[in-house]
This record gives sequence, structure tokens and C-alpha cells, in this order.
Amino acid sequence: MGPVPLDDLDEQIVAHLIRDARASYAEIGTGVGLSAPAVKRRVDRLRGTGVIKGFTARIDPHALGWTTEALVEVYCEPRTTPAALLKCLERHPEVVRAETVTGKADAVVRLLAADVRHLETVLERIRLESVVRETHSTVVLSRLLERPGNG
Amino acid sequence: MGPVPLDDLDEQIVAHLIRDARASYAEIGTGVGLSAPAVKRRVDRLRGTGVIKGFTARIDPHALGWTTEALVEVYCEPRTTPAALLKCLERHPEVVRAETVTGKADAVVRLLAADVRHLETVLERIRLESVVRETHSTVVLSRLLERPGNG
DNA sequence: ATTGAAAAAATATAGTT
DNA sequence: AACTATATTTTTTCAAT
Repeated sequence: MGPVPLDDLDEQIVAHLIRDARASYAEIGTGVGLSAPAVKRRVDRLRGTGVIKGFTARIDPHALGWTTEALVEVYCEPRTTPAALLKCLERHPEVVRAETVTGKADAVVRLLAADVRHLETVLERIRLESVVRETHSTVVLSRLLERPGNG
Repeated sequence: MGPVPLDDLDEQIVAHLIRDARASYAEIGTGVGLSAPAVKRRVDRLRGTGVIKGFTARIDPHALGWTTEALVEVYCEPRTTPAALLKCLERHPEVVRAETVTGKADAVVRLLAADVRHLETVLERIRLESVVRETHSTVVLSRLLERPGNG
């Protein structure tokens, strides 16, 4: 699982797939000066080595009426394992992302809720979890910048 | 720009595309009991209404040797507009995401760096920006949970 | 708004340099 | 490791219900 070296062609192919994951191999090939089968071989290899984890649709939650996002610092009870925290968090569908962090908090959790009222109920639900000691929330006002792929 | 209502079929199609953005229309159609053209029409409509913003490849930064992620609270100089902050942040390719937030900080920025040394140089660069007054960083230890699509 | 059929395009799998 | 050619699959278009 060491660092996988990408040549210029791989980088261009990855960049193209980040921009448009449904681009045809032929289209990508035109851009990088490769035939469609050659592009496919490289994409297969990039998936095999784990560089490309998969392809996903980017959804606009606002268009669906999910207007409220929050970043929540979660403080856990002593001796809570990451696995236990994960098991607890994945019970809540509003949790869109969670990662353990350095600092006072144990994890930062991203929540997506329909509105502030919904957000409040989610936070209540999460604070009821036995492994959660405390939560500090900040509400997201607007997305300034988003670079897909890693974002 | 009001909330777009999705019926069950739309929801299933969106869910399928979040799981695999390169799935063929025929494959999606088999899952939801629709013909390929019918699926395509719905996907086109979902793109038109902005529900689907696009399709992207999910990259594993670790596989590429980008091992260090950080969440940075950015405190701006008084009267800094979001537009000015954006203009400043997009100059730094390590900024993967940025959003304005409630609370003491003005924005939360996600950074992706090759290593801690690289992270340090990025933070120095950002702190040199005239609109930035202060930064509080926390380093990401591990991704616990990630639900693609909105994540 | 979906279906079905036909045309066009893209993909997978060869074999070749 | 990449190209060309070919068989197969998929996408797209269009007419019809």
C-alpha cells in the first residue's frame, strides 16, 4: 500500500475523470493522445491499485430541500475506540462524514439535515449515544470552494 | 430554485449513481424496472434541475502519497467579504474545500498535503494572506465514515 | 411518460508491432 | 505498453402508445 507513482498520462486521465466521471474512454483518449483501449487499461489499473476508489454522482442537497449542514466536534467518553464511535455514528443517516482528529475533540462529524429543526433532533439523538460525552456544533453558511475528487 | 420533488424511481436512480456513477443506463434500468431510455431521460432531467451537479471519480489521496489532511478554522480581518476570502483561498491548490460558518471563525477550510512538512508550508502561505488574521488547525487522523454524494 | 426498434457510438477482447 | 480491428454492448434517436 505504498505511494503509487502516476505518470503524466495517468494524472491527466484522473483529472478528466474527476471533472467528468462518465466521460467515454475515447473522449479521454482524445484529450491525452491515447486510444480508447489504452485509456481503459490505465483506468482499470488505477482502480486496481486503489488510486481510484470509485465513481460517484455529485448531488446538490439544496435542490432536494436539505438546506442545513453542520460541522460537529464530538467529544467521547474515556476509552472509546474509533470502531465504537463509528458503529454509533453510522446509525444516523444524517452523518455524511466523520473523521477522528487531533486536538480536544475526538472526531469531527459533518451533518446534513433538512432544516434547523431537523438538525436539532439529530444532535439530540447523537448526544443520547452512550459513547458521546459532548458536542460542539457550527452551522455551515455557504460553500465557498469545492475541489471534487478528494473534497 | 425551490426544492425539487423526487419520486421513488428518481431516488433509486440517484442512489445507484452515487454508488457507481459509471453504471450503464441499462444496468440502472434493470434495478428500478425501467428501460434504458427512460432512465436516461430521468438522469438528464435530474441534471437539468441541478439535483445532480455532475459525476466525479473518488480518489484515494493516500494511494498517491498525500498523507496529511487538516481542518483549519480561518479568522478573517474585519469587513472581509466571502468573495474576497474565496479569491484568496483558490490560489492555494491544497485547499480542497472551504465554507463559511457560524461561530467565532469565519470559515472552515479542508487542506490536503503530502506530509506534515508540506502542511506547515501551506499554513504559512495562507497565514500570509492579507485577509487572514488567524488560523486554528486540527489534523485529521483517520476517516471513520464517508457517505458519497453529499460528503 | 414510457416503450420498442433501429442507428450510432462506445466498450471489451482480441491479435500485432 | 500501446495500436488496430472486430465482436459485443450500450447509448441515442425517433416513432408510437
